[in-house]
Amino acid sequence: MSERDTATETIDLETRLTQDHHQSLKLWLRMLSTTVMIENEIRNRLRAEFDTTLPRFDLMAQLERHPDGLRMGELSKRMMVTGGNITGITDQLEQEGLVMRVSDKQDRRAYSVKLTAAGRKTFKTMASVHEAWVAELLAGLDPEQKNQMISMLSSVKSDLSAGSKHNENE
Amino acid sequence: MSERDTATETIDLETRLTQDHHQSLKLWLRMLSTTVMIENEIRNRLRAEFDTTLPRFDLMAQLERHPDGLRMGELSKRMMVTGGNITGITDQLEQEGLVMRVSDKQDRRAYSVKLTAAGRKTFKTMASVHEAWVAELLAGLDPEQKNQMISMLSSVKSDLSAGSKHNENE
DNA sequence: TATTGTTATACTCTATAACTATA
DNA sequence: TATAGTTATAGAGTATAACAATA
Repeated sequence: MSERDTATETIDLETRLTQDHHQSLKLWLRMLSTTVMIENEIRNRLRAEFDTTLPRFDLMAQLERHPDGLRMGELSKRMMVTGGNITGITDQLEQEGLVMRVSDKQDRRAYSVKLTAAGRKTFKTMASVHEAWVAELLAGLDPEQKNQMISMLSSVKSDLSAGSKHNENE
Repeated sequence: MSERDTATETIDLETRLTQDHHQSLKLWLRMLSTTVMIENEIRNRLRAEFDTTLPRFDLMAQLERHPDGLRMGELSKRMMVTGGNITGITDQLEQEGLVMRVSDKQDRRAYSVKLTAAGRKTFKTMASVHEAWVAELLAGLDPEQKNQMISMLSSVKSDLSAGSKHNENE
């Protein structure tokens, strides 16, 4: 153990807590501002290039990953928004012929939402351009750094999900 | 150079680009969902504990860092929103006695917005609780990882600012 | 003329709660 | 009764553009 480590362990708990708090705050502010900047950029480009919005794009992306369709409730969970919003976005996309509601044969209250052929085609175009934008905006990191960030963000996320269970006790 | 490196260099450019695109997309989706989850949590807690909102908290945080006050235009830049919004938030906070508009002696069109004594006191309470929340939500990372993320996010951000200059050519 | 801040307005995204129709 | 989805509504949070006062 080096002298420096010994010195580090000498500082009292309160000081270490304060330092950790400051560091966490700094990280959070940087996460937030970076994400907002990228999000705004992508939002503007989606509007300008494809006349669409982030939630609409997101819903189609969910469906593309699930060719058998997703029920409204599943979309709601995955997109982290309440049901009414899913109805609204689905209505728009259905009107434009990009998605369709297919009634569930087992449960007549439920639908599966699927991409139409036109929706798949439209989404494919948008997705490849979108992916290139994201790669461009994250070009400041090399592949190794990206892997590191992906895994670090995972531990933050899993912590958050664990935390929400904790709230049930309140 | 190891065999593995040689193999890596053997794959063609297109494949490597595709891999990078996928990885970037994965990272971006994780950044976005993690940030949204934390943001929602903080938003809810600010509402529940202090009956305030994120933009209001953010404006006060900006002022706390600048005791001499900030002009409306500076707040607008720092908070990445347009001027009209700053007017609205400032109006609310001024009405509650938390901030004040001080007219600029050099330029009679302009104000400096400052925290009042009450605003400083209120903010101090909120900020320390807020900081503890953030530390709690980011507890999944150790200090070394936090430092890494902070520096990686810096390179992303500086890249983004450079990119916006590029847009002037369009 | 250009700039600082304000006003008025509208749009996107969201949550909530009451509702319908099934289960 | 409970659940799947819809409807209606309200409220953040935002941008845009026309405006007044001043530079």
